[in-house]
Amino acid sequence: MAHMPVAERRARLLAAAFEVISRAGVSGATTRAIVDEAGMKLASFHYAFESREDLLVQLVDVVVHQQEVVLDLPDAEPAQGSPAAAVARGEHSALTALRQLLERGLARYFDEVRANPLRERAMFELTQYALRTTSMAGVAERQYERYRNLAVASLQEAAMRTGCTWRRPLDELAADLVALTDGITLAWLADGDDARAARTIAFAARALAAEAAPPAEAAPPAEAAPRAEAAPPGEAAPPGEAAPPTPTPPTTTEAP
Amino acid sequence: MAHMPVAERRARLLAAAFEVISRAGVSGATTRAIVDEAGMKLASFHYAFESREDLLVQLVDVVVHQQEVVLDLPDAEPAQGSPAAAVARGEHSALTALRQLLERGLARYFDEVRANPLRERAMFELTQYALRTTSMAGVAERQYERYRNLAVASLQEAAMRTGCTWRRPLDELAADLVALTDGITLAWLADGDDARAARTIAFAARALAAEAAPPAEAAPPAEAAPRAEAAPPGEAAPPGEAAPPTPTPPTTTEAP
DNA sequence: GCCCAACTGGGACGGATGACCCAGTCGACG
DNA sequence: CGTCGACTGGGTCATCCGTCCCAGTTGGGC
Repeated sequence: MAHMPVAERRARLLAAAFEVISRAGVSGATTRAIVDEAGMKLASFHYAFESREDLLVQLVDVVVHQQEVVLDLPDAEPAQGSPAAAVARGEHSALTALRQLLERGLARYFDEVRANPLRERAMFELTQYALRTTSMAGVAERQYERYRNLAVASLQEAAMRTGCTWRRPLDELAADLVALTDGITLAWLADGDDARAARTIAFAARALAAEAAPPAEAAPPAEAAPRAEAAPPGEAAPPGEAAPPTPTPPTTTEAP
Repeated sequence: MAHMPVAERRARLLAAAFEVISRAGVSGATTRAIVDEAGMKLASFHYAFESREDLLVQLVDVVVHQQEVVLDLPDAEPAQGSPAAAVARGEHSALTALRQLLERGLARYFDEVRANPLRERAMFELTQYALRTTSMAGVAERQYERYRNLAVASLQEAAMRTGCTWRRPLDELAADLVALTDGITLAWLADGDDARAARTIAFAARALAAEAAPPAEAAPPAEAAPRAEAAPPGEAAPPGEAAPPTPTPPTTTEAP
């Protein structure tokens, strides 16, 4: 193996380690397997890292910060195809637009999961490893905090694009969204049922959209919407409260 | 170690293995650690099981069938305290009662998780181990099928108790419920935030209850259920949406 | 009570693993 | 163009792993 600065060697080893973990799990990611994957010699490992656990700690850090999205909203479409445009034309309510946008975003996130299931599995496994390793205390917590932060940004943008406002604090909704994506991902990893995942995604989009309020009348799609912040839905705010999605559907009661 | 029939030895080793896995993970559950936990000698292990993997396979089977609930509904209260009774008195809509019942059930499930987090972690880890082990193909799939079956039973009972009906096939809702509990559990294992979990549980209960329909009228007491009944058409009706949570909106599910 | 099969105990083995060491080699800088 | 320090390669070590073996021991059916 040619010479190379330590930094790059470290980066290559981290990438190789993630690759091995994807394939064989954390327990299969031995020092030898990692250097083999990276095409290096064993001694290079302990030149770049103090120990195997040292690498694992840094790997979790890197990998968590590589996670880009929890909800992958499509690019804003300023043209007539956008949900906002449809709302403007009165074809949908803003809440419907929000729900559709969320569903699109979840579906796009899920497409990434489906395209690379090994990666997701490795992420879960690293989280559990972090939970069990005392020297990594707090890593899993920060990991989920980051997920929530990503979710906050996406939810905020989705609301802005459709002119809706969230009726609960954003970080609470972010936790709900993260729980949903985690659950959907986990179930799909176990059973591989695409159709079921799609249905759960639709459910998740409905559930989240139900936590939003439509634009307050004539207000242009800007800020300054009356947040129901003071009173988070304590007892009397099931979906039937403000006006959200409770209009009685066409009574097509489906038999179990 | 005294004599004992093989069956009991196997059972004790399985219990010890789960204990060790809870504490040290699957990779920490070495044959020596397991027999040590069980207070046996190493040779007894291979007398009772063909190999370590043999034990692991059987352990997943046992443990999955020990899982009793995904949603732990409180015992039915025939007296005046029950949600159904409140509905009968017209204090709540049946949907509110359903939501409360679901939230109670989720909270009770979560109490068990909180009381024994190591158990849950071990379950997740076993699932992932099964996913990666070719000789355990299908095990994870059956595991989630069982979870869904448990969820179906609970959802059915919750609807029956409150007189509501589910507007989507039960097994779809079961998948949604399982995803939610998984997500809630996973997040709590990572951050240990009880309050956040409680809020997400409330959200989950709302989301699920939104998939139900109240009893088809015939309710003797005054109406309290849906507010937007047969909406007078032609009017502004800002929140009026075509059919918000209609079962399987066919045009909104496609992927990019 | 006897006897045989079911069971136990202790040890052993080949292989893998994390960690390490030191003699060499390469390349950037002067 | 030489040199010195950063980097590499191969070998080594103690430990732990799953598995196996075989000599003993136990207990229940006759």
